[in-house]
Amino acid sequence: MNEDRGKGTDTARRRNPRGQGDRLRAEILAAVARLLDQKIADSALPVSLREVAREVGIAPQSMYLHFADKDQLAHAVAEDGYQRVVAAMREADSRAAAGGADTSDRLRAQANAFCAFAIAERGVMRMMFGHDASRFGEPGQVHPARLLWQQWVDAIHACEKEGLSWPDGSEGVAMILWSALFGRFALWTSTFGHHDEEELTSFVDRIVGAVLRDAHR
Amino acid sequence: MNEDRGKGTDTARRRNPRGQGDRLRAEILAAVARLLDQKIADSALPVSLREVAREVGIAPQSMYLHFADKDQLAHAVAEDGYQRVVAAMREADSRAAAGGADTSDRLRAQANAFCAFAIAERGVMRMMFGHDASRFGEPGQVHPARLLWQQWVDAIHACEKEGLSWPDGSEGVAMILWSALFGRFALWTSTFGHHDEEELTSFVDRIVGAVLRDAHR
DNA sequence: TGTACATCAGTGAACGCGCGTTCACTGATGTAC
DNA sequence: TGTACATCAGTGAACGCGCGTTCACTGATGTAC
Repeated sequence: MNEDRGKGTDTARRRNPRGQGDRLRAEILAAVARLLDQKIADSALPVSLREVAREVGIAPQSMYLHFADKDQLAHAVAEDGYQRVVAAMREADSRAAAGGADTSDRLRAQANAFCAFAIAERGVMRMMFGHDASRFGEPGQVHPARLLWQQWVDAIHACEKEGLSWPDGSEGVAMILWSALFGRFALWTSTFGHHDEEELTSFVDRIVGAVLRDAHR
Repeated sequence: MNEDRGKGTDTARRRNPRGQGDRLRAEILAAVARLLDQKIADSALPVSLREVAREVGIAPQSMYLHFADKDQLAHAVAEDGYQRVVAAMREADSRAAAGGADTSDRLRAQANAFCAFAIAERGVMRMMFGHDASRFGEPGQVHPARLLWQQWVDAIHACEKEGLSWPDGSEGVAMILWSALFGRFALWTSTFGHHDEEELTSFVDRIVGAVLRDAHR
């Protein structure tokens, strides 16, 4: 008996009639889709602890000196990523401010910093947004992704203080900006494999331009 | 001897001095980041063949009747997804056109169809954009992601034929639209776990509105 | 200044498991004569 | 109309492997006296 069989939704699978063998192909694709829907909340760290240990040059057990299990490692990678991207954006903002930039240039500077981080840290970036962030919501502490969200909203608020205003409201436009930047990054890493950095950075200029055009004084 | 050790970049790792044990934690996080950068082009089907077989109710080996290996299964899932989302957008477009809608309403209908597909097929959607699409470029056949891209560009072109025009050009605005929609979907599935569908669909209205506002006659 | 001891960073060896894949096989069904 | 045969959908049994994790241990280093 093959113990792997028969746990699916069908209780007594009937073999397909002759010439209809291709039906199984469609059934398989549908099953994958169902499973992928369930898997969305998973840890999803696509490297093994042992690979990481090999890369660092330590024994696999030494991972447990710092992370209780694989899940916590994934969590830590994502959390670290959020903190670093927010720090990069803040630094870009401060530097632009120190150079006498106005708020829209400071917004642009932060968007560019986000983009630069995304290019430099593609892998971590994917983890950050591929990871089930709902588990970040431990009582008392701030969800790291919220920090990033707040950073965008603050940047828009700063523009509003200088007299700009948007039809969709500040949170609406912050979400458009964030979504477009992250979406472009995701499409850039996956869909078109040539990884031309110029393409990403020029997109940043266009989207920030479009967002600013959408504001009125 | 532990065979898992010592394959990393460091050739002779020295144990950290006393009280500096936390350094290893940072080293581990950096190693994960490096590995994730390399892993980006991977098959990345986060379910096993055996899981799929169980779900379908067949023996694991029966997978090989339809897919040469796990990679080809992942490829087929993504390809099937691209074809279905494009079909859904085309159908929405035709239906809107049959109802007498103008091109901007037809654009909106297609954006909504994309969004509805993304909600209904979250898992496949992730596969589609998480999958290394560069391998789709087999000689002679059209890359499925290109079909989707063409669909967006065509929708914008149709608007231009009715007199609209955009500062960023038709491809520029198509990319903004596609990126924003996909980015919002990705953020929706991962970052904020409550999965409120209303939030996604209202975003579609806002982004299409913003894009149309950006056009002039 | 010397030494016994506690601490701490990290390893050795092993576990049970699910995985992807291979090869030989089965048995129902349509087809040729 | 009956039967031998080829085809085809799918299984049985097994393989070697890397994985996550556990437990007992080591040996260098800082500290108390």
